[in-house]
Amino acid sequence: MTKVIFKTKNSFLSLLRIKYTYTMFSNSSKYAIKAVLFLAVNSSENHRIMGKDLAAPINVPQAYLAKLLQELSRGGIISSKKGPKGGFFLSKENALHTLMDVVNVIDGNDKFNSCLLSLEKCNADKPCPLHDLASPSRSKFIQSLNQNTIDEFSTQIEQGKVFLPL
Amino acid sequence: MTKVIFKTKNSFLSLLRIKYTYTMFSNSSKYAIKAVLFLAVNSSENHRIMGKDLAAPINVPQAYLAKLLQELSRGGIISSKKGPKGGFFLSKENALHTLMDVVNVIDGNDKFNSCLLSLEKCNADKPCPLHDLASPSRSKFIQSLNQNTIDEFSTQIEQGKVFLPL
DNA sequence: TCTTAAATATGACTTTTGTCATATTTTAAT
DNA sequence: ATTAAAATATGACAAAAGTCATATTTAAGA
Repeated sequence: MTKVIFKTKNSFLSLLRIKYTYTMFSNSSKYAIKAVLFLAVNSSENHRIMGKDLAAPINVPQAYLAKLLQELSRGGIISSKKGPKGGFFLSKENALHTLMDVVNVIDGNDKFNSCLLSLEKCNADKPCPLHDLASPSRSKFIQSLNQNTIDEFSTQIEQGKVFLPL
Repeated sequence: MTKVIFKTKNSFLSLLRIKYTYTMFSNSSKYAIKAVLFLAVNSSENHRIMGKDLAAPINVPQAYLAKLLQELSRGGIISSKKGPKGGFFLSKENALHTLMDVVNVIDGNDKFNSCLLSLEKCNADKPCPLHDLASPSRSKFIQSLNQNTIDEFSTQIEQGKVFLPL
């Protein structure tokens, strides 16, 4: 009895990709955030970046990234220009979006809930057993996602306070 | 042109279930945690609870819960007795497990990573743009998952510091 | 010992997420 | 005008997560 270990090319390649970890973002959202941040610091209206040149530096499978870029573009989060010399870039207006806008476009709205067990009745007055372990800081985090603009992040990167290698 | 809205019984029922939210736990893990906590305060070696009596109070689809209980039992997180008067319960030893043990049994090990973008090279010295937004408190949270025992949680519940309605 | 009530094992199926490929459209440059 | 280089649209397919059902095993109690 021989055992089939890799049924397809896909399941083999998947070993090379990033591990699934629980970070409250979907993989798609993580990929999209990385792409947007990279474009924020490296592109502009007249310095566009092609999809295939974006994939490597941010470590995202190129074909998948292409699809995400299209969704982001349709959603108004990034800009693009077709044809030769075309590519993707972030306009000033694009950079005013928040990270929450990014994940909303990619995964849909209202995916964040303050309670870690997704309990409707959980709140500071009647906290669930996990509440105090994380919810206060979690709320604060969700708030930052809603408030900090891409532009603010890219300033932080340019000031060397945080780092890109993605 | 009529539009098919509900193709199957399942997709209809799914509207009644809990909404998918990004909480760094899978739905299965949330269900399992709720079950374990409920058993911790409501069961004992000689007060066993049947699967079907557990589903309602913790708000989990009964057939799905049955499967989770079996995994937890196999994984040594909860105890069970077959046959009439049988059911599930938490022994003293069971209650010494941590919540991390619960999710490890349900979803597998090593699902938690401190970086929100799952970047390997991200750390306090070279933080990614999201790092300071959440990672420090996130690390602390992951640590609690690893340290606090079920027993400690159930004490907190009994002392009225946190609440169960799940 | 028989019956019945419980967990257990197993697996079919659905939905969601992740991945890849290809044909089409747009546009710059010749 | 034609060509070539880019994004865009579309959809097929794979893997993971979630859901449900049913046959089997175990044990209590009559």
